[in-house]
Amino acid sequence: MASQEPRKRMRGSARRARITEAALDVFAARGYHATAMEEIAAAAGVTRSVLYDHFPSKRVLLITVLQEQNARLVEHIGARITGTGSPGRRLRATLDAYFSFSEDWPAARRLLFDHTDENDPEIKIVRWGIRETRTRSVAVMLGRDLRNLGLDPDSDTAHAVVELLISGTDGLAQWWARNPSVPRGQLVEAAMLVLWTGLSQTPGRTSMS
Amino acid sequence: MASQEPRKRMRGSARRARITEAALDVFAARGYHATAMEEIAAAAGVTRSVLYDHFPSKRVLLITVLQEQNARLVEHIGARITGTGSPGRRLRATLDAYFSFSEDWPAARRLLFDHTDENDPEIKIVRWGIRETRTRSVAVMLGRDLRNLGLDPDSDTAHAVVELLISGTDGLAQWWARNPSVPRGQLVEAAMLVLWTGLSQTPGRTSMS
DNA sequence: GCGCCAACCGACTCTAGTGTCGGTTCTATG
DNA sequence: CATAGAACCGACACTAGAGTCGGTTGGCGC
Repeated sequence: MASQEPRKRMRGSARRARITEAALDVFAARGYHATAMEEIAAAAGVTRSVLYDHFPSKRVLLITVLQEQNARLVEHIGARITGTGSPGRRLRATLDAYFSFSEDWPAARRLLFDHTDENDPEIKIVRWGIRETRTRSVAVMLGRDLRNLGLDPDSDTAHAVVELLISGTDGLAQWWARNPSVPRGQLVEAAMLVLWTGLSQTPGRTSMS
Repeated sequence: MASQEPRKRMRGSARRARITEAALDVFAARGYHATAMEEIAAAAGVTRSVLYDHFPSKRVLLITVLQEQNARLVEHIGARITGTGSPGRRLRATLDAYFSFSEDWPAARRLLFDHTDENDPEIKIVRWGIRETRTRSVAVMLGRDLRNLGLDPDSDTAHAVVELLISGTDGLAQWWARNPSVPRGQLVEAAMLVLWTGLSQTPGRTSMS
């Protein structure tokens, strides 16, 4: 039970990877302020000062992780969305992709969406940029549908719609994390039901052209 | 410019009220961990140790504020929702009530919905309770509409729908705080458009029976 | 007017946590 | 084999902040 890991010395890049991995977990679990570098270090199998050999500060470490995980999210979604297909199919595929992401990388989802407790201006800028591009992507995806509803995709109303859609979807993912027994497909159906079909419809009238 | 406030001594209850008011602002702005009691004290026009004459700890202070503001939210919404009216009208009224709340008490909205960085078990329980009752209320309100969609209001799918609706709405309120120039009515329309009408509809087919 | 209660304060302790520094050991390379 | 550079560590300085305590003073009841 003793030395299951002989505590070998690692190459810099490998250690860095381990550290960001550990940092992701701890930041996601505790939030920025409540996270102690000590805890990250322990989770990475290393002493606290080693963190400072690889990252200049806690702030920069968080920013690094943030960008890493956002890249992962973008890639994950992008990999399973084809630009083609009917609007309904595209939305469904995107929802499914997002839920699949939050299933595979729950900590990443938490880190990217849940916490807002950092008060650092530099971190704020990074978060702002991430959100901005995310919103834009979704707006582009929905462009045709919004126009179909008589909305200029650049209008405030359209932005509001996009925002509602994104945060609603993530809220659902959050709920899923607390109720993991529900299968993913059912989540997608629920989301489609309200976002696509609308609550006003009666069962027979769902349209998906 | 000197003594605009003669620094009078206040009655206990009045001071308590000032403190929770100040605490609301600071907690909402900075989050739990980043908030220093010093800052709350300053905002309340008093020294830090006075806070401890009125509240045993930072944790209890937050919990107090949380419950106070949740009561305010419930009251605010309840006051402008009549149980009657068509389903669409009820949903619209609720959305309007919530946006009006987040317009009047932006700090309360932030405190109740935005932050999750507290890691304290006691606080978690309080937050959990608040969310639970909130979800239940909305589920009750939507009961008829959910059934109309062929959903058992106690099913997972129904819960998911409610969750999506709540967090989507709050996400919209959050967006509104960053884009305050948009009039409230437009927000309501946007929310109704996606939640009630559904994105699949073409302009002519919006139903509101 | 007088005394008592409670509002208020300043100064203190103690802890947790960030960032620094100098030294040590592993390992890749010539 | 030698050496340089990099990974790693322990110990330190320093700060911020929570909670405590004893004392002081304003104001309300008698």
